[in-house]
Amino acid sequence: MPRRYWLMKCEPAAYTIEQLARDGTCGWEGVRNYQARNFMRDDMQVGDGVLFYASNADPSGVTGLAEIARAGYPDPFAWKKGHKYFDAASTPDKPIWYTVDLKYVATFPGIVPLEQLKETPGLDQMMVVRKGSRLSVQPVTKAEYDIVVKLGKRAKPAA
DNA sequence: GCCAACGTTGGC
DNA sequence: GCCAACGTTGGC
Repeated sequence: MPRRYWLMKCEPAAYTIEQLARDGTCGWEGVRNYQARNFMRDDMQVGDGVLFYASNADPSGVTGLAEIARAGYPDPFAWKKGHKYFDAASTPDKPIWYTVDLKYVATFPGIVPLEQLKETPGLDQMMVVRKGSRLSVQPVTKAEYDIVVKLGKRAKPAA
């Protein structure tokens, strides 16, 4: 099974690549979208590469790299009454929502802004550059992943 | 904070 | 099963 590649969005207010660097690993709980759920539950494998994307940021863009440390498993937060991720329809017997664990890989020296992704040849098919693309877990091709990694290594630190 | 785009819900 | 209303996402 060849390694796959993903882009995962998170608002900096919730979690950042710097926090992941400190924590080493993290759970990606709280995804409540069926398409994203399906990717996590059905397709993600340990070792898959992840572009860590900061959404609703200034600017938004890819801030670093991670990899899948644990493949899809039921999101335990869906069972925590009172928690904001609680969903009464999801039970341990019949879980609805799934999550994965990420492992820290690298922090780019600077962000790769969405604007740069949009103007980079070879990335025009990426979901994230499409208008109105709200999906928080997206597949990317190896070619796209490699290009973004190259951009990331050359990214300039914020002034 | 605005608002366009999108997903989900619920009445019928 | 349609579709209007509503809620959320996320760039700007």
